[in-house]
Amino acid sequence: MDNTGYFEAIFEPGLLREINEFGTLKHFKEGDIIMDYGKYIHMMPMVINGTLKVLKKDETGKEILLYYLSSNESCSMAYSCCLEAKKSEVKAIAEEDVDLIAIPHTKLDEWLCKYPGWKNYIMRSFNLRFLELLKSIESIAFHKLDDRLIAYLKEKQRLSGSSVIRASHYLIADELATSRVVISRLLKQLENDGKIVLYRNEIKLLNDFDMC
Amino acid sequence: MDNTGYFEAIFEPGLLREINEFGTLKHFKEGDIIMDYGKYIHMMPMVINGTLKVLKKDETGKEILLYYLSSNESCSMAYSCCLEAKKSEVKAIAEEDVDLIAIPHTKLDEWLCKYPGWKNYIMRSFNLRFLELLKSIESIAFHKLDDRLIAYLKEKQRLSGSSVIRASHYLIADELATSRVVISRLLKQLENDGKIVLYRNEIKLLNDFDMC
DNA sequence: CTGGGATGGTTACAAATGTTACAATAGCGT
DNA sequence: ACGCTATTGTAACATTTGTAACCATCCCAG
Repeated sequence: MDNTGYFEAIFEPGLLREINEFGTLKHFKEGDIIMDYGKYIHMMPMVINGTLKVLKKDETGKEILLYYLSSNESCSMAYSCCLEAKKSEVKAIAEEDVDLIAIPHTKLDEWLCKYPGWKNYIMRSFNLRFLELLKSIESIAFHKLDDRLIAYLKEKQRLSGSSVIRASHYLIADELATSRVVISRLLKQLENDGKIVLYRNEIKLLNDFDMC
Repeated sequence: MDNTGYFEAIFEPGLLREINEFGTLKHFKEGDIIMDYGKYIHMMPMVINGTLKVLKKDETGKEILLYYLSSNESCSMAYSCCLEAKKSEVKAIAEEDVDLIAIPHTKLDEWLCKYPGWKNYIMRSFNLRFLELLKSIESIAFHKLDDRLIAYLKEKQRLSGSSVIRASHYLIADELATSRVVISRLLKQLENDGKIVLYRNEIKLLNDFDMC
């Protein structure tokens, strides 16, 4: 492990040792499925490097993006699930290449009392996940698609650090739970307004885009 | 306290004693605001009797119903918030008269390690809250208003145990984050289909309604 | 009993989103 | 080069939802 600076700052030495001993370092390539619907959850992921996205689908298979997880974050939904050996309600996919440490469920519980640093980390994670879900609900319930699309592009820009978004209209439509034609239409509108430029599988955000 | 049977079954005697000692029994009348946006949270509610609803609003003040909390449930969003002295992102209103025990934030943390029964209760609560939020997202993202309205009425029926829903069209519109005219329209459609009967401030669900 | 607010019915219309269909083109593997 | 598939553009249309306006009725407070 190399990028554990953040964790070293907030975790006790003993906890770091145990994470090294009992955690499993895993690597996923872009597009890999890290967790799937209906699978049993027996570990909690702590993201070291990269970004993964968490999705939810309805009965018909239509999916919607819930939120992203990136460096130093972890999915506390997995936590509360695997304490009760539940099946997953969500799917997680590597947005970019991802390194994560998988913590076995037996240790989750044990460390909670043993290491205050762990407890704080977990509680902060719960809180962050709730806030993300609330943000997601706010976006879906109160904002029109054009606003949601703009927010989506900004989030992609933030996560990748680049103003060039690599994604097909089809993928975007999926993650916003709408249809491709609708996204193409809105993107074309943004292009006509001089906010973005469209290429095949690429969207370049112009300076004007920030003002959206 | 009278209706503590559920808690007596899952909590340790010592924990029950401490809840008695440090918890504050509070009563709210229907419509009372239990928690409001932007207020600091310094206690976690455990519902003893009655039902409360949890709402979220957008910038313009429009609100949407997130979920209900009823007997024996507690709001773990409050938990994770008050450990970090955060302001509330949500509002809670008594749907019916509510008795709850307010646990001060200092004890939340302490009991977590001291009483496994408490830890399990809290973790199950986290999990339930996540599932409720996911259900909420699924409903908003994937279902049309008519389906959401039907689900809303069924939930009200389940919670009140009665097939007569007391609510104005205006209130329903608010909680589903739409307008009164739209709800009136959909309700009238349901009435024409022989699923419900409309009265002033009342909606009677007929037998056929179950088949929706 | 009465005026005014709350509630609900209804219409007409606007805006947003979904759907279907079809064409054009880029890029990929053989 | 060729054919295939994925991607994007676009038009036409349907459906869903939002908005504004107006009226009728109910009910409570004074």
